Amino acid sequence: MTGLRARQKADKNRRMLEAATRLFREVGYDAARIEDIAERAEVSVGTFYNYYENKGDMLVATVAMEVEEVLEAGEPIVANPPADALEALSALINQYYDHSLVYLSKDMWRTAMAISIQQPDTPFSRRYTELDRALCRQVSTLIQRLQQRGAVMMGIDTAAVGAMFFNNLNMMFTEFVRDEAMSLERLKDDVARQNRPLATLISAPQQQA
Amino acid sequence: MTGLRARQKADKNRRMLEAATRLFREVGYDAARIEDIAERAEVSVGTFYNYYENKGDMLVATVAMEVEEVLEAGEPIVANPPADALEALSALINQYYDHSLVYLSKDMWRTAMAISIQQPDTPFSRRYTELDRALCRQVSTLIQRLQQRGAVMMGIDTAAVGAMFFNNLNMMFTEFVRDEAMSLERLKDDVARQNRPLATLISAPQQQA
DNA sequence: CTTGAAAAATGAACTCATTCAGTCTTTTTG
DNA sequence: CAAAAAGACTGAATGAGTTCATTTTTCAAG
Repeated sequence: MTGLRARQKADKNRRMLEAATRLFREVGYDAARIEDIAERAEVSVGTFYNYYENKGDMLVATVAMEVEEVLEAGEPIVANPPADALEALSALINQYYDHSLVYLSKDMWRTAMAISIQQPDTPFSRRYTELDRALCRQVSTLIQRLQQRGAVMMGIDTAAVGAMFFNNLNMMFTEFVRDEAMSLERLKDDVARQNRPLATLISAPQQQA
Repeated sequence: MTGLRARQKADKNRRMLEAATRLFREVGYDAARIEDIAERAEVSVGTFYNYYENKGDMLVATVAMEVEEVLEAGEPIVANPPADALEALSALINQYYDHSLVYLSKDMWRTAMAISIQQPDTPFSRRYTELDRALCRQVSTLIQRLQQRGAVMMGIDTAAVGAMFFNNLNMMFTEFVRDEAMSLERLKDDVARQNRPLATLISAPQQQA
């Protein structure tokens, strides 16, 4: 009972997403023209705009797919984290960072971030924001899990601490994509260093074996 | 001995900056057309582009002026902070936040942030980044000052902790300007809550009077 | 199987930001 | 002071994103 119309619509959307993702990666965001995307997807320019509010929306849509993967990849770590708080955090965060450049270039990230700030009210920007929230919750959940396991002191506000770790890692990632020359290793090291004080302070005094 | 040319140049620049700032505030960034800015400043469109690389540069220039003021306003607080760490931090941060909307609208902030992310290599974006660094240093300096005064434990990495507080306040400010409905009070409260754990943990055990 | 209405698709036209080849002004040189 | 060189200014032309009136396709009712 999926009408012809619905099927065609889904197919066109898929074609456009694929065409855009490829073009963005091949020639960069700016150089990818709507006309080209439309042509590759075998639709008209107007149709593109029936599906996406503007060019940026399309990019944010591709980024959202990526973030969803990152989120999923983090779950096993949260479910079964290393015993040490700083190690657990680093494992999760480095996982995020390693995943981030698999499908997207720094250029694409920059543009997507810029759009999500400048036009926060388009549907895809909302989705992006929602995914950020989910990542933040994932970090908080990790802290909570560590607390339950006795690796983090009781009485710590896990949501507050999680938000702080997340905002830090997010801001540092922004700095990373802003600087074309900065390496992933440098990013990880810097963040680990920044995390150490808080991670250490919230750690429960370890019991001797 | 300021040649005629140099004087005219400075005057034109001043006129353009003023025209742009006004227009941005009156009609918003997007609706302010280069043609209109040029007209108000009594220059041609081409001249505008002799002074600024693009429209965004002009906005970032106005924002930079604002941030410089914020930085200056923070100095007295760093020089003579409240005794309690969380209070001192809140004083500085709330000062930042209160100042932020005096000259600039949320819309202008959004656009400026977006530009500084997307085109990090224009001269004005560099200036913006530099100012962010200066703010981060100011927060670190505050922590250091508190440490010298015995309000913060010795052995704490003040640069790391300062960076973490700063990245958090900056990210939260981003969230704030993204959400047209969010109030300054809400922002301050949220950030204060997030800061509490770390601020408390780094505080030196207070001596009884 | 018609037919009318609703949904989608279309692409030419429009809006701006940005460019650049030509012109004008200021400064320097002789 | 004249003339040439350097520095600024100009605005019409360019090009890419976006809009929208029109056309085409799909769907459901009779």
